Amino acid sequence: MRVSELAQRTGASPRALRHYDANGLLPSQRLANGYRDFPEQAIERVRRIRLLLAIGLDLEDVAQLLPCFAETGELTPCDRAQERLRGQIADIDAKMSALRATRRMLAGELRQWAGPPAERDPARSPDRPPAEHAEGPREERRHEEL
Amino acid sequence: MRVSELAQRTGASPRALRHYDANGLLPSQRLANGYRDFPEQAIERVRRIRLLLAIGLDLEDVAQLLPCFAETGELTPCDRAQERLRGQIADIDAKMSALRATRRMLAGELRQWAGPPAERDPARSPDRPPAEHAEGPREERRHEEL
DNA sequence: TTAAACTTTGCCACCGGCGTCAAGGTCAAG
DNA sequence: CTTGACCTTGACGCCGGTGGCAAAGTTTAA
Repeated sequence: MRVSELAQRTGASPRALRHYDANGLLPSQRLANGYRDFPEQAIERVRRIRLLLAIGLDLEDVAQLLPCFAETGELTPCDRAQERLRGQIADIDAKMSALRATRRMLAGELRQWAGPPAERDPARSPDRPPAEHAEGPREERRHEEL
Repeated sequence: MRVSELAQRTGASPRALRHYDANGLLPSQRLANGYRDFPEQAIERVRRIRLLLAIGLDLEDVAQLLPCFAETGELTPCDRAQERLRGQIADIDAKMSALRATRRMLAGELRQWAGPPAERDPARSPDRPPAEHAEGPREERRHEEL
């Protein structure tokens, strides 16, 4: 299939896909006319790429990680990849706990400062976990289903 | 105290501190000669700033959030701040679950590909969670939704 | 006095993923 | 043929925190 199809089937922009390709993350053939020709495989692959990116890895990291996901019998760089992944996991865990701490502090402060019970949506109290707010006159930037 | 002292007492670079100051995050007096003069308070404040930044907020968000942390009786912009914070929390939660998924996949693949037991440190197997070196974040099983 | 160590402000560089032209090739439909 | 959708490569822009450099003033040590 060609870029735009892959694009709409994955949710990534054609630009992004070419970018992945350019960085060797996305194997593609070329048709006689020079157009990229992606295999069905690519869909799965793009999903993986985006997942890894969403985690906070950069393209280079992703490139290292991908061969660990089978389908080719690569046996090489998974070593370093694991370490990177492990590092990312640790980072995120750290962020999480920092976040929790912050949320606690904030919630505590807000309770003091609270004063009059706002006429706000009562389902959203500062000391209750996320519950996924779906609002926004803001930008359309929604994160995918991951 | 002056920048460089605050810098080495907080771990931030003088450059960064001036940046925070320039953006109104870090209140400072000026000495007769024009040098910045930070109060002891600043140390705590910088810690907070960096914590928020580490979470993934930007300076503007941090600026909104800081007055919610007491010490001044500010009563204003915590509203939007809360929303931002909530959004960040959601993002991080998403990353976390993505991370967990990835770890699972990676671990699974590696089991297949494993072959000969590498002569690596046997304490670190790819399918066991981080285990955290020092005072690491808890392995909390709480919000698994999303 | 003079050099060294600090300070100030201001501006430019960088990173990285991708948006966004721009200039041009390909191809099916009218 | 022409139009228009789709493709190609290449280049520039952006964001935002920070590094780095420059020019200039201050303070301190020798």
